[in-house]
Amino acid sequence: MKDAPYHHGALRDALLEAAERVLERDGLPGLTLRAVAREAGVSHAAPTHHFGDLAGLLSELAAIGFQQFHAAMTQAGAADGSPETGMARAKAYVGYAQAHPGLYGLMFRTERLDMKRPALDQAASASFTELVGAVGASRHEQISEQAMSLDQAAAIARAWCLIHGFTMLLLDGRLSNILRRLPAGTDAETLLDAMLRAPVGRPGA
Amino acid sequence: MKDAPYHHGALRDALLEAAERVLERDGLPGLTLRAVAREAGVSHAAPTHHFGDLAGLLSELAAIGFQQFHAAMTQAGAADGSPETGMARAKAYVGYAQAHPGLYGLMFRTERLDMKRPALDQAASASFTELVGAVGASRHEQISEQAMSLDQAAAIARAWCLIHGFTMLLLDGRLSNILRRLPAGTDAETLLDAMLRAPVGRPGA
DNA sequence: AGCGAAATCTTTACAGTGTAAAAATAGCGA
DNA sequence: TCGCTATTTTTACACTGTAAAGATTTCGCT
Repeated sequence: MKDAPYHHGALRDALLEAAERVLERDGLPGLTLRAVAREAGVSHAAPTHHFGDLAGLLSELAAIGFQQFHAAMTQAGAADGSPETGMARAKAYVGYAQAHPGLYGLMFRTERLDMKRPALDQAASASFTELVGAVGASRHEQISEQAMSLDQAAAIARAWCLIHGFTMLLLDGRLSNILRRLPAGTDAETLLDAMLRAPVGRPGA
Repeated sequence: MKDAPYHHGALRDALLEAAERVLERDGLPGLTLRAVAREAGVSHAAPTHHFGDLAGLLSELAAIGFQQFHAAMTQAGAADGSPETGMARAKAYVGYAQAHPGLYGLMFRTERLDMKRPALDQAASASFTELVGAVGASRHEQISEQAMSLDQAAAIARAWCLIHGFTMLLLDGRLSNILRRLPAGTDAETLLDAMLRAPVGRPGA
């Protein structure tokens, strides 16, 4: 049982786990390179060797976020195109973001990430592919990612923008304006359910 | 003609204008207290007296953003409830965010703002009230902000989440995945148009 | 008009950050 | 065992936000 070896052995993974802990505990503003190093019990410059710079560490962490998110999404039900599954997946989407608000926020904070990092690029693409598949299934057709029609793209954008917008506004506390004025005890999931149930045309038509 | 008086005279406004310039030029990461002071030509501690701290300055700037946004929205057409006006206003929404990406991002970066600041609270509330009015008009009814039905809340959330989600994903560069695979020359506005045209039910149904 | 008080701005200082470079340590193949 | 490389620490620097003290101007009151 080593108590403080010079060579950690698995510092890379340890740093990522430490980063996730710091993010959950102190939020995005507290997620600094030095804080992560402290949490992992190493010197503040140790992460540099494994991740290059801060954007590198954050990007690898965001990649893990996308993988977790992807797993939560597939676990919520295969994309069979049924309305019930669609609703369940939408709730799983928001549910993941509520369970990991810092991580979800990080995944879409482009200016702090390096999207060219293979791990992040791959993980994000995988999630996107899954979204495309789910929307395709609901339309009973297969959507090619290479060349899609404007109609298909619009359907994908509608689904994604609705859920992502809801998630962001919810995490940013901007939906409390609405929730507060609803019958007492109405929670976000109820609002989400109502929002997705009825069809919508032009902005508020 | 004074060339460098000790008392600036109108430093508060000058700092806000400097902050807007810095934000447009260097983006959100470059918008620091000291950078704003440099841009305005004063010492780095001068802003403290007028805004208290960084969150104070950013909040006042975000308030200006909401006012500009509000003005752009009303200028795009009165909320008469017609589909054409609704579409025009949606495009004005995204158009404003594209013209002022840093400012729009700041307006929704809750962790860097102090929402209790009167100016910000008022400006944000005014924009929200306008949204409620627009959605109400499209439904040919008046929505009370005090107590709204779940149906009304869902309609508001649908419109807002769709547009805000689209805007955020667009500014974060996440829609390029879709735009790139569309017929050559398809721009964001075309996708927005298509997205808002057709009705949508459950996520991708 | 003049004088004290308040407002405004600068200077100085401190803890924290990311990053780069050099030094120290450990593991590993020959 | 020796040398090489990977890993980690130490040191240093420029930058940040904030607090406190000093300097300067303006304002209010008599």
